Amino acid sequence: MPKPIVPEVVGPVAKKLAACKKNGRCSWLMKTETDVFSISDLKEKGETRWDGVRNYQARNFMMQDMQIGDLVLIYHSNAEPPGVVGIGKVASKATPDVTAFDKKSEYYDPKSDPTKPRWFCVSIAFVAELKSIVPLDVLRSTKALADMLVIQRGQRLSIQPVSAKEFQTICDLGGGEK
DNA sequence: GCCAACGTTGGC
DNA sequence: GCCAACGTTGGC
Repeated sequence: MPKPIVPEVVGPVAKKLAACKKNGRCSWLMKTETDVFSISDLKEKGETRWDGVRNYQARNFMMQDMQIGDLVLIYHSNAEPPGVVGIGKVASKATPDVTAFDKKSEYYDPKSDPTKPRWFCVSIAFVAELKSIVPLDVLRSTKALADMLVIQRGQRLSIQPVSAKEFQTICDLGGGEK
């Protein structure tokens, strides 16, 4: 038997991406730790480069799949409670993550050569805070969100594709924009 | 602070 | 190319 041709879409994350891209573009969920960079920080700054991502799957989303204008759920991880707190949008295409070249940065990566950068990041602009946080346990208990990656056990990916429907459901659960 | 789950590294 | 060891994420 000849080996079957390996399908393009493999694994739960790739499947999710394909499902979310059905209508051309995705929405996204991006995790951030409150004590490192919170929704308040994003609101204050207006826009920020989403640097420090050191995972290929997450990087590839930024490099290959994000389009300017895509909406982003901002998720506080390592928070009490963890959950979605606001909305952002993709404000630039991916460019090299210069923190990887900076020896003083906690994101320094000697393997990223400035002439051939390994890590890239997009800019994210603030859109709104939600009236109330949509905590992880609510995400888990909401039927319409059963296919979200973030509620899956052991899922640590810091950037995840989200469908337009899921995005809307979460905005509604959060009471809309503050 | 614990620890399950995962991604990465490096020896072979 | 396998896989054990290690480091990290992130909920609890």
